[in-house]
Amino acid sequence: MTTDPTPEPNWLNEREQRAWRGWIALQAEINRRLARQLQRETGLTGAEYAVLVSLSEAPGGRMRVFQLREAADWEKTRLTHQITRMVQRGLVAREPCTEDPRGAFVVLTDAGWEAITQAAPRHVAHVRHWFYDALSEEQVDALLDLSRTVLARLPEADRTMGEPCTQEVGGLP
Amino acid sequence: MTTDPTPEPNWLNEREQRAWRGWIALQAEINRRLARQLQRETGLTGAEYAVLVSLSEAPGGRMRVFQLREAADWEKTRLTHQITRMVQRGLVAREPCTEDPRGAFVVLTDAGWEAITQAAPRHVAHVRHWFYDALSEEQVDALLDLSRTVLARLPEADRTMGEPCTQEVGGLP
DNA sequence: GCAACAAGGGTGATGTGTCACCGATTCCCG
DNA sequence: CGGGAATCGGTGACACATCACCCTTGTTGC
Repeated sequence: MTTDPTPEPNWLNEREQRAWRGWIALQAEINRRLARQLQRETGLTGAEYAVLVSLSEAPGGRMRVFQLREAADWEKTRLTHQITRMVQRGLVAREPCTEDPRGAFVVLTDAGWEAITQAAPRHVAHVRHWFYDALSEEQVDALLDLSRTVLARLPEADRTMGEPCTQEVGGLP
Repeated sequence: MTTDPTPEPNWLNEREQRAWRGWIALQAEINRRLARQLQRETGLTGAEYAVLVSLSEAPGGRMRVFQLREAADWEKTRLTHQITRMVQRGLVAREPCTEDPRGAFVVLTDAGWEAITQAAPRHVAHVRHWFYDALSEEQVDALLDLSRTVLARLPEADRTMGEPCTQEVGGLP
């Protein structure tokens, strides 16, 4: 089955296991709470909020679709679908791009501005309340450091993997 | 509009802002990669993997639904739907509970065992590769500390909020 | 005894995210 | 010039998550 000399999985040790599961649990819990609060208090979903934030930071509340895509680091299709739904809800509008016929703009509507200006302070308050109020300055620094470290190393990780990983572990159909 | 003396939002400062967005980006990136890798190499989704892990840690690969619910900290409905899909895919089976007529068991099938034993080592390898290989021991400790701190403080945060928050920020319909 | 309620589990509708794929335009290069 | 590739955006199908709601079985209060 395996041609590799070390078929035994390189499991996480106790501490790594706990840290990993803790992180998973933390994400789930915080994201769930924030999403629910947002939905209940402002009627916005997390995805809508993210798009509105990016748009509201652009001049005129107006961006090309691909700019929005880069700003939020979303996949193309996801953003397209999201915009479609938000157009239906009246939060944003699509506008054709005269310079590039294949391009398109997304613009905040009045309702969109209203929604984001109402939602943002509440959302930030909850982030504080559930997250930052529990953390010391050192912990916040550690978090920032940690996020940057992992994100910065991803490109290198992609290079060192590429093919070898698929070989190393063996083949499923 | 606001009856509160401090209507101006208590924004995050520069450092908090960066830490928060870094954390969001980190989650998105790592989760996306792991989900994609899992899907491509083993055909499993992240949700399926989580359920299979919990079940595989139970004696006989067999749990009551509510136990699974507590183990994974999922909502009832979510788990029900997930089990339904996994039954259709043949990864688990439902079994009636003789002791409690309203209860039900979920059991790993052979295909379920096969899937999780194939998937787990690969998944762990990727967690190492993308996440732990980038981090020092101190950073892992900081992560564990941080997760525990925030999670432990949530109950208290719920108490200190309750009503006041809705009043403090004002009302949207 | 029986009405009210909690616990265990499930259903249908709707919004969300990903994959595979399509269509149009622009760029590049021979 | 002409054709292939990349860019920009979109569609349809399917898996996922949440909400509101339902049924059944115990339990508790009167």
